[in-house]
Amino acid sequence: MQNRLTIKDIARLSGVGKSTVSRVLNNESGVSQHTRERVEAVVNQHGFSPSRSARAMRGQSDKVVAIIVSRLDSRSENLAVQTMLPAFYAQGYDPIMMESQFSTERVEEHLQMLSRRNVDGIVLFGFTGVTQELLAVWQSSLVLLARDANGISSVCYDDEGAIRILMENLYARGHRYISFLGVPHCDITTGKRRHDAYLAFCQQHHLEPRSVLPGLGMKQGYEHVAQVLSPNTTALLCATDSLALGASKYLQEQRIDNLQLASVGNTPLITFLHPEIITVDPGYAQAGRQAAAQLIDQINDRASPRQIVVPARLV
Amino acid sequence: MQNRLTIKDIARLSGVGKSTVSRVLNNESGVSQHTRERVEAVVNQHGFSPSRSARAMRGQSDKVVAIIVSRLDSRSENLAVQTMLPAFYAQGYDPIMMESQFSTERVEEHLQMLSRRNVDGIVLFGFTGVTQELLAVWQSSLVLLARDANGISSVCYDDEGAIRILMENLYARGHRYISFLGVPHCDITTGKRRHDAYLAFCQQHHLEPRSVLPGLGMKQGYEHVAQVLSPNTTALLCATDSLALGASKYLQEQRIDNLQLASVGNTPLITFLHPEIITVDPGYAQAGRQAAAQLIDQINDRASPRQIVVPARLV
DNA sequence: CTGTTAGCGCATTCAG
DNA sequence: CTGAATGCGCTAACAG
Repeated sequence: MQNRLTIKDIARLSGVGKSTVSRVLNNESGVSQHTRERVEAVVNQHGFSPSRSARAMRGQSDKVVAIIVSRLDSRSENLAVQTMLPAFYAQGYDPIMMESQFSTERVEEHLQMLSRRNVDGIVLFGFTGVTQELLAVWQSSLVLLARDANGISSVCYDDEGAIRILMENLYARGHRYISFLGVPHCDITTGKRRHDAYLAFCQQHHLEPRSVLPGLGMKQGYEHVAQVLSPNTTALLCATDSLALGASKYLQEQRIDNLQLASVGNTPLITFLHPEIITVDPGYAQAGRQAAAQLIDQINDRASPRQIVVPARLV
Repeated sequence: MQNRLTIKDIARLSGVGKSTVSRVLNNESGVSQHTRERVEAVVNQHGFSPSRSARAMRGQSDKVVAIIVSRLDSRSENLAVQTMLPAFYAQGYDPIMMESQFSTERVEEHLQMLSRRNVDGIVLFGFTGVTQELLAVWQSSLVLLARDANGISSVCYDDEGAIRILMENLYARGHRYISFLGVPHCDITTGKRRHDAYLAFCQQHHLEPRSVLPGLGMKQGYEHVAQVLSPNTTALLCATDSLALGASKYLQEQRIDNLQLASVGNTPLITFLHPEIITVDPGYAQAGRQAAAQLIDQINDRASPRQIVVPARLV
């Protein structure tokens, strides 16, 4: 990259002082309409844009945020990141990506590196093991996704709501023997909350609950569905799309095709493979948007940490 | 973020001049062992790290690269990015992410933004429509993935090799009626090259080719497999995992289970759903590593643009 | 070998 | 309303 123009050049070219150019660039008041227009003309004409680094050094903020996903190939996180990126770019923030791979040590390493790098903020996709003391330092410049923690911002999915919607739907369709395939309770959100919501609905409607909580992989779904199937089971509710995928493989192999599937996830894959499945969209896209917005607000001191829950929606 | 230490503080704390600290930080020669150690001690003790922005301003390089994926939820690209990230971080580069969504206009926008931001380099996942004139300006600081273009660096997959390996394998297993499900030729690599390799093998072994090239989505696979199935077909070769996924859905619905499936992709999903499938790993992981390495070498003028092909491997 | 000096491009006083 | 001067943290060129 060759010699870029500087604010000084623009000043010379438009016959004003450097500071005037600076004022125009930052939309500051105190510049006559006439001068402003002339400077803007020169700026546009040369496609000038001020040096990030110089600005950062002066300011404090390098306008860089980090997004720490658990895994790059997580469908749900992809959907959230997809809406997050444009939101950050629109505000002039460069998002750098990191992968935690569900390891708290990795998160710690990344956080440390980010603190050195002086990033403005962080969006962290939470998982079991990510505790608030780990994040305490970042409190004011971090948004946790899919998990909540005391004192720090978070954007969570409405686990109870998602399950309730699905159960109501299944119930309305006449199903009375609905089994549940879920995730262990050590996973608070996807595990405990969704399972509890299932149990609550069953109790409220005098249904006999029947559930197993093997984990969140396809494989677990495949290997453990059998345990919740009884002769009178008519519907199967899965806590995640991955579980549903695994379960569906088993069902197909066993030629069981009279079971109504339902799951929370709404990822494109499951919808393609099973158009007849009933799914709830936890609101990944909205969560991404909100997380970005909240983080930016916090960075600019326009908001304090707060817990956000995005609504689930039947599709 | 509170007041961070500066190089000046470290200088004062260790009783030397600023430039000496700078020399130590940059591992420059011309510093006595004794002084170096003392400075390093102070640096470590305070966990000091120099300001990126200040460095960038002085040096030109902000040590930032961009990764432009086509879609965040592309399995293959995920696998490549997964190895790329650590490679960049290891060399002190911050990778910022962008999504092209297969739109050349988006690529153009992003490229323009990146030129303003003065990034050091770019990894771009290519697709049909990405031409060399678009990239010409970046020539020396761009690595194209999965596609090649004149004069610019690229890391490609061995499309011919991948197909040949699979065909040889199928042939060796006794299959003589092998159908092909592929992608239109307007997609040079995944489309034309793979199809041509299939045709070449057929001709060479006097097999009757039978193929259809609907596209690269699951849906296309699902809707068009039927066209290549004849009573004597014993094997089906798919140009991508997505196609295989779509095809397999159709096969399952039609209760056709005497067909040997093969595909190039090796994504975890297909292997889970169809353990019996024969797949070739195009080398996504290695491609990511290589792309990062090549880009870094180019940035540091340790390499000129070159075309790399990663080998395919039967799994 | 080491300290001093002078900018890099910008935002921010401070005078006009 | 506007321009000149100052310094952010760092590296490079220059003296000791």
